[in-house]
Amino acid sequence: MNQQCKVCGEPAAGFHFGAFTCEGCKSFFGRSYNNLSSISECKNNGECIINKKNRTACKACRLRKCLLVGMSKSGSRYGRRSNWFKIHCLLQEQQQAQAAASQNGNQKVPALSPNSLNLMRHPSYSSNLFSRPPCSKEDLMMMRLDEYVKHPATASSPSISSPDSHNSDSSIEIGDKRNSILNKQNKLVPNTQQQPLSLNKDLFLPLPFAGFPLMPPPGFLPPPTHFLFSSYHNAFYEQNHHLLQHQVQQDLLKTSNMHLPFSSANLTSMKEEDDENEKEMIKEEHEEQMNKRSLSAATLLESQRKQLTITKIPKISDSSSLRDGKESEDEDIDMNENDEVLTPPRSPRSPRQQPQVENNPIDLSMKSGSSSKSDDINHNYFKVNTNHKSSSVSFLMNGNSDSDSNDQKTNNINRKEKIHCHDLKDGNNEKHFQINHGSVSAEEDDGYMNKGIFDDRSDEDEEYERELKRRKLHITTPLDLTTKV
Amino acid sequence: MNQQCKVCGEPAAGFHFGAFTCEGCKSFFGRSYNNLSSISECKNNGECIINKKNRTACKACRLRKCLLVGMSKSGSRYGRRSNWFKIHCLLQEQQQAQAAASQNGNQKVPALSPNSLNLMRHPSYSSNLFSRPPCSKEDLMMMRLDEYVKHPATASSPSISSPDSHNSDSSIEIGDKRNSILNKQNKLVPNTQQQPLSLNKDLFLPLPFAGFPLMPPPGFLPPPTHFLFSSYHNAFYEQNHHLLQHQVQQDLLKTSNMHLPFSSANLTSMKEEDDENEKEMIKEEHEEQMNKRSLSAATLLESQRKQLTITKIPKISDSSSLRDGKESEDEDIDMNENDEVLTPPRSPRSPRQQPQVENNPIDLSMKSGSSSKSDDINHNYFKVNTNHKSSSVSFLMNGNSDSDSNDQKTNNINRKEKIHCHDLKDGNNEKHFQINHGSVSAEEDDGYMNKGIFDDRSDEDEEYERELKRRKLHITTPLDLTTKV
DNA sequence: TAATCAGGTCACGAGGTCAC
DNA sequence: GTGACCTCGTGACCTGATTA
Ligand SMILES: [Zn+2]
Ligand SMILES: [Zn+2]
Ligand SMILES: [Zn+2]
Ligand SMILES: [Zn+2]
Repeated sequence: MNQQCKVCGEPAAGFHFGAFTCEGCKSFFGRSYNNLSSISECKNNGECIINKKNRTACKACRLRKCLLVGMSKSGSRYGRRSNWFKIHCLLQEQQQAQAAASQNGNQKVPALSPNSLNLMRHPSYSSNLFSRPPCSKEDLMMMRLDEYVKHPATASSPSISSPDSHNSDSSIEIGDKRNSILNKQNKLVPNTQQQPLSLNKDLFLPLPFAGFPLMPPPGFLPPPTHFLFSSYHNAFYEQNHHLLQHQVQQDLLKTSNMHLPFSSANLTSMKEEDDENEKEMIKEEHEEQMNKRSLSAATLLESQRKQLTITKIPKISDSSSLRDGKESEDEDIDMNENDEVLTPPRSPRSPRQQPQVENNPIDLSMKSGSSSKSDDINHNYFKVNTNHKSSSVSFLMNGNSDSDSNDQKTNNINRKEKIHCHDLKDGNNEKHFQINHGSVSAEEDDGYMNKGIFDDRSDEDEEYERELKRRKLHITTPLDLTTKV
Repeated sequence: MNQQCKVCGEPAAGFHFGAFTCEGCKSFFGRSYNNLSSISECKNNGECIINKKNRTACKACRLRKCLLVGMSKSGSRYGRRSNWFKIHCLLQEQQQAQAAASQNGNQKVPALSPNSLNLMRHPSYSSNLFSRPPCSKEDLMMMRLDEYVKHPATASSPSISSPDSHNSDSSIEIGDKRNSILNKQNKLVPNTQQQPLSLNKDLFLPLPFAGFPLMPPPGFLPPPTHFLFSSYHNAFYEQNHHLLQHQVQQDLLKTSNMHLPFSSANLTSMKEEDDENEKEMIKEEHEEQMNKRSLSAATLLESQRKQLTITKIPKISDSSSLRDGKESEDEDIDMNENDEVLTPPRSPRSPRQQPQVENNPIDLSMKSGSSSKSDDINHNYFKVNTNHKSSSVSFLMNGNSDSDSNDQKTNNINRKEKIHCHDLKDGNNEKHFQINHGSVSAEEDDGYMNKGIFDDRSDEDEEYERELKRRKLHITTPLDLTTKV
């Protein structure tokens, strides 16, 4: 994995306290979280843009950035990461690379097939990001974030990190004021609100998990087997929330297997739709956060624990239903129904044509199976470390590479095998990932559900928020990265 | 470490603001950086040569020298230095010592074997020096430096300090233009472009990290185990980028052990090839930086964790192949294949003929293993602090000693062990460094990437440059030492 | 067994101090 | 103003705990 620190942009040492961070930011957060008194107020009106070079200049802004990207003491996770998580990261990297490549105006960015993105959108993410009630530290942060959102300049919020992200991500954390500034200063930061999604949209997702508020870190992703891949991708999060949730829910109900429909065609269409609603989403995000609940997450979790998987994703014809009814969204998720029960509340984008989920599992153990149909055929290669019957993906966190090639990443894997993950095009004859062991899925399910993400907020968390406020560390952290993956 | 102050030549107290400096120059820079008004204009046309005796005579020239050697408030680095950095320093010292010894016309200078240098060249370094866009303070400085170059009188500028001071290194930092100038003025500075590498090349590396622009500080190196050593060397950075990366990648793929091929013969050949492309490289370095990734680092990390080590470094016969194909290199890495899979994206040089990786690891934990073949056999001793399974190198910055004996240095290390790092000469029977734990490699990978070195220029930096200009402190600082190692 | 991370350790260096 | 010395925040590295 070539993840970068979400706080300062330096190569990440791992996933710490809920976000990919470098050793420095990890230690800083660990030290500072419980010692706010040591953090002096920002001398720059709290608008410092954190990067690797200046990260030590303003502790207040550094800590704010940490919180903004979702770091939390309560979100830590131990132990080896699941293959899904790793795969997700790989895919994410691919996506980013391709997005960067496609920035030139090329529509072919299929590293992550559009279909998969559409189908895979993870409900828990969107719900966590937007549905959590504003009662804890994160909520407070969120509220502040909303303020930023209200300003057009906000477009460059962290969630929309620039492709170069090394530089831009640091800037992302700031509110609209800062964002506007950043935009001016940093050309790399795309203006989310004003640019059409399409390829440009990809630019928003260059950094894995960058732009947190909008795109939670992979660690929180759910992982119903097949889902994991696509769900972890930024594209999914940002644009396919509704789809993902909807899909996932239905799948869970059916307890059927899912495919990764990697067709770029669908993706493209989805993006366009998203573009239309881009601004609207931004406006609504705050409200969404307030209202979103983890009900869907809990439901998903349960189904996952039952070894489920993802089945088809029904098409959602009524966009209005998805976006409307903020109030109802919080509680109205009905897991029992296949339909739009899982639709994320207030999702700005309405899913339109849902690809049909198929029963072609993705075989991580190198098995090839039939795939689903897709418009485009793009082959994505993943290297998977296969040990005996179980396949594992080696997850290396070596900050060095900004590598564009996925291949390089795969090299890190032991006993790697090449897996073909391509857009679903050839119907049933294509290769695909397939997960054969249930143990992983079981584990993943827990992560997937992440229901506890926000439910577990402790009094300490809330108190911590208050303390942060007292210390003028107005941080808006949308996500609670506490969840394990 | 027997580093000397890059500004005045006095024994260095440490790495301050991006350069090895004494306490005095550190404090001076710290005081002066934010108080330019206190610095009066040079009365000697800005041509003062700074040394430990006259460093207080002209503040303007002292500050210029500071900037010239890469000092920057934004380039400061915190925290402990990585083992790789330390090792690099040790190797560098050896190399210098040997180079000095070999100056007598003896081809045997194997402190740092030529091969290792060729193979290890670090991409990030060169790219940093030359590829950075002229938009920041450093850029301005660079431009000014050029002006100096055009004037013969300028030769005596600090950057081109006299032979007695270790100043020569400071001069190195500049781009090709500057280098050419330096070459003319300073006999110690070899002309990379025009001279064959061979022994002369060694002269370029006399001071550790000296001549930054050309040879970035070790801190910035990546550190896949095996690589680390060689990669930190100046020679490597300057001329073996392509080789290093390519080599490393392959090694990782094979998960085989690596050697440090310290053969001067190979180095020589490599240098010649490099010379041909020197200018081109410089031009391309910028692009390289942008594209280089840690894929190889990740791979290395993994291999390291598996106890890997350095194998041999194959010779590269085709220089053209190494430098050509920038574009293709970026994306065409195939991890599945042992060949050029690991080639760093956009690496200016395309690896073509991959040397065969060998199983002679370098044992940092004092293990001795077989080494690769090399022409010369020189034993370099490093003391490594070994805790349990992990090994650490103690990095002592005691400006006092010019001690020639490595033993003194090693004494400072806790639980230190002596490691033999000698030129790869005896084939498989030589001693070598070997890294057994993966933790280190992971950390190092981050340092390796360090792509952000120049990316983070802040507005303040640029403003500072302007102020410097206003005050006629025409300093050209090519490197941004902010990066960590 | 291997991978991964929270925490702890302590090498380092930016800043500050103060005798010169 | 200088620079030896000190303080303490930083972050590279290690270790044990946790999960795959
Ligand atoms: Zn960081
Ligand atoms: Zn600040
Ligand atoms: Zn000095
Ligand atoms: Zn002067």
